[in-house]
Amino acid sequence: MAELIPILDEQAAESLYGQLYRFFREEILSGRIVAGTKLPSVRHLCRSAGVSKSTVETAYQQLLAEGYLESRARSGFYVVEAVDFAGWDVLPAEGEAEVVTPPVAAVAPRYNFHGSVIDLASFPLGVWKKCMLEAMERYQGDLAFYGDKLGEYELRAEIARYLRQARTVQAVPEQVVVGTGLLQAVGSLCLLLAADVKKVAIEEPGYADVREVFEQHGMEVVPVPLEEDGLSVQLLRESGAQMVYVTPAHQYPYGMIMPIAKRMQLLEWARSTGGLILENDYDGEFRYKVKPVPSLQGLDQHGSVIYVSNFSKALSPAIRVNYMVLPLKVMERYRAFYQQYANPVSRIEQRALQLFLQNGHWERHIRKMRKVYERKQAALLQAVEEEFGDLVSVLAQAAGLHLILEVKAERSGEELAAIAVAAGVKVYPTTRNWIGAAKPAWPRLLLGFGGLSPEEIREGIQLLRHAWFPDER
Amino acid sequence: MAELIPILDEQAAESLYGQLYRFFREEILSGRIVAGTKLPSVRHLCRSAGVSKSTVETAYQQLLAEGYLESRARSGFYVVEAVDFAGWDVLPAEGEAEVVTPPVAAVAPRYNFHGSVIDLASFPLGVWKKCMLEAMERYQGDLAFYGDKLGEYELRAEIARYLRQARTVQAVPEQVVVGTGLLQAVGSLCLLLAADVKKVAIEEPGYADVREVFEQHGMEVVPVPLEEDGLSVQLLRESGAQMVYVTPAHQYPYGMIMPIAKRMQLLEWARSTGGLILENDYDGEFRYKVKPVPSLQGLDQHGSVIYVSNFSKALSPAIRVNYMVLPLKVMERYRAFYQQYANPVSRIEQRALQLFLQNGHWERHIRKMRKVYERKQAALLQAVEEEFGDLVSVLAQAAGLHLILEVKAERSGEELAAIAVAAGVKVYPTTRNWIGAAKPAWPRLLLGFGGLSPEEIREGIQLLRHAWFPDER
DNA sequence: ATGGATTTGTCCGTATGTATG
DNA sequence: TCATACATACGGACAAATCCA
Repeated sequence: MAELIPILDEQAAESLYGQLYRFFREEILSGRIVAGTKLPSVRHLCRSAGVSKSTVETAYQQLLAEGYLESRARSGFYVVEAVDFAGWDVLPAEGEAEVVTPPVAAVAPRYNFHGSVIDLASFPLGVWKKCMLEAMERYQGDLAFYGDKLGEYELRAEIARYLRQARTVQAVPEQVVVGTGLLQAVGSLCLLLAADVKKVAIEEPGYADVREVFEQHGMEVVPVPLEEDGLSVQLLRESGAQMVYVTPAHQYPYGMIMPIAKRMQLLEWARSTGGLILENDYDGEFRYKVKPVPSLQGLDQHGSVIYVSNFSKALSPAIRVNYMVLPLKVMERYRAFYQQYANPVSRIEQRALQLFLQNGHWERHIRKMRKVYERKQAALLQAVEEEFGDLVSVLAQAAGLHLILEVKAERSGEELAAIAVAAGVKVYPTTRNWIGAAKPAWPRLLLGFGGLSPEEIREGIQLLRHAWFPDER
Repeated sequence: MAELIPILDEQAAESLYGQLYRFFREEILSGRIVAGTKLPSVRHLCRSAGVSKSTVETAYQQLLAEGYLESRARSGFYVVEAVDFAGWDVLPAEGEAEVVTPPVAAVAPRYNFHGSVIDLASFPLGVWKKCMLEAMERYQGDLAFYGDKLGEYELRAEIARYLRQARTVQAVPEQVVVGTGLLQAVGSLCLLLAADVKKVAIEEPGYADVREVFEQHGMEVVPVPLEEDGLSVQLLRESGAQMVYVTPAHQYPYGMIMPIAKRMQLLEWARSTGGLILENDYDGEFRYKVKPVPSLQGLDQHGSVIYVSNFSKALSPAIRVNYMVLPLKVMERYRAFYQQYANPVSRIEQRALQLFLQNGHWERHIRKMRKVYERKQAALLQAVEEEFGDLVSVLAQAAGLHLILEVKAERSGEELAAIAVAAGVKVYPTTRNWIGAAKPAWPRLLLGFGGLSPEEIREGIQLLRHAWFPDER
């Protein structure tokens, strides 16, 4: 064996054994030391390199652990034979490369009428902090292990209680499943029901994101046109779908509330065909003027309705908690199927939410937010009326955190949105919520008002009017 | 209605009304009391059960509040008609019996050697609280809206930095995806890659939960037997799989480290077949004696390795954060495919974790935990040696939070586990991690030591020895 | 072939400067 | 601030493998 003395730098930041380890690893990987070679003995090397025995030993042990060397007891360390190392580039140097440069934020529009932004000023930060702290204190034992796969029982009990009382949902804690989002929940149902549900009906227009989830899971998606009062049950019948996705509380995007008669027809469809109804209680909490309508699930007598909802609008979209209420037959399958998955929601956050509900903050908060959003909606309605008058008509006023503006202009929704952006206002075309071509005579745009103050709303609408109808007035 | 008199135990720890509540709840959920049944009147029941009126009343009120009963004024309490309770299992579905649903406390084994429990006493609760509070303060603006779909950028940057430095992973923040768990990540990859990956190879024995996820997504799963140093690349080649799932840092469950030669063979397989490698860096942080070994992904030069790991062992399984590092070609597909999904992890918790990493707590914590678990492992090894001597041999010592005990007994792993449970000790057979029949000559059981103190470990092992080998000594 | 000298990996107690809490 | 713990480095003790007279 020729000379093979690594040059070590006592001054270097890297430890001596680290330098030694790296030297030999690179010699081996580059093929300069061929397989089968006996490395210098510990004692020999420590003398020639001028370091202690254990320094060499530590380096050799590491190479041994990683499989570069094998040790023959009291004989020596040998480079493993198993593979030809020649030609492998040396590993990238460890350590720091670049500084963290957060990606350049796109120029945020001054007035963003997004439908999912909430009113931050009303978020009960203090209370939420308290709940989090108490959760960490009271339930610190939870941190050691996975929790209930369906969600912490006490949280599910609180959700069930709330749903029974406020949303007329029939629910016991055992039916409730807690998850991280509506789309995730729909995805999990797709996988669960894939064997039985090949064809799923959705509202046309409807929630495009949900449609994509169905499609990604290989389901055939049938658009069922909306009538005045929700989707056409007649056409649903003809579709041959095994499941239908509906938003009876507040149709997305058009905002109609499904009347009781149509709800009964829908349930009758389910009963007679054995079909499943996936009820998204979208914006159910925020209903203005009109009386609450019982949830579809609450009217159901045959366990055909899967009820889904979330805390994104009423609490925060950043908190990532949704819930499902499953009928018995689906629940049994769900439990068996998702047996191996830990619940995806942080246990502490579940506990915080549980405390938030248990202490009555939730109901208080909902009541408060109803007022807040009612005022914002009023501001938006008034601004729209004042600025646009007959140039637009307004849909989806009964509930929710957005309106639909039907604009009497010879332009597409996309064009109008682009014009708006140029003026610093972001509004949202609804065309992607159609599977077929959008049919309304005039373009319709979605304007969410949750994240803007009444003043911002008024200013935004003024800008919008000047951008869209510069000549009027 | 026939006699229905619960037997109450005045001496029990549980309150009388609690026992009553639980009794009826279980009767209803199990279907032994059918929907619509009138329960015995308060007065009647309090006489027959020998308790006071208010005890019964409290129990009924609780059941009422939770939706099991409805009260008809001046008539009585009835089991609700709406939900068909028949067939609801009171106990959680098969699987983790140690997950306690509060109303029905399962008998927790005194010494639970579960592989995923962490050392709670070492959890940095104070620091974590501080991070959470600061996150809520500093990033309260995040609460108004959804975050980055891949995870908050600064968190991904911190994860990338850590992985580069400590795990020799080649990672920039743009490749990192944050999620709620390893299985969820694998599931999302299945959906994403379904078109290209029909057949996936896994280690035999391997991680059964992961196998089930693959199967649920319709992939054909090919078990590839383990050799001394990890799965057989020869047989992998012959399998025709388009993807392989491996745990090179610490094979689950047997604990071997994949040596460099086999890593290169594996990468060569990927290069020559265009296959993908899914590297789960399982327990990579907890290596005893030598430093952690570099990742497989770090050796890859062709973007064939998907790297996945999580914070469950090293921080807490209750916190639900995992991460993936995707090769660029996969990353592009991922972004396009999951475009509509909000990131499932709570933004505040992401921020807290980000601060935890940024302030160096993470590296500190890892170093600390390595010591803690090293001590526990030593205690377990010593106890096993003292109690069992040659009656067992020990595998998987190099790393991780568990050992494998090969028990020289003419019984199956399941039998041994059952005997252990009867003695108050829970250990885990490994047979379900095999697809084919388990081949080892002797039964092998998994003993996790993360959640037990050295004393508990010793006591548990003593009990185990007496239960398994009562005649020896 | 052999026995003793030497070399070798392995184990272990210790010293020291640095980082940690 | 200070005590402690830790990573790193050092060298002695031991026993097995190897070498060689």
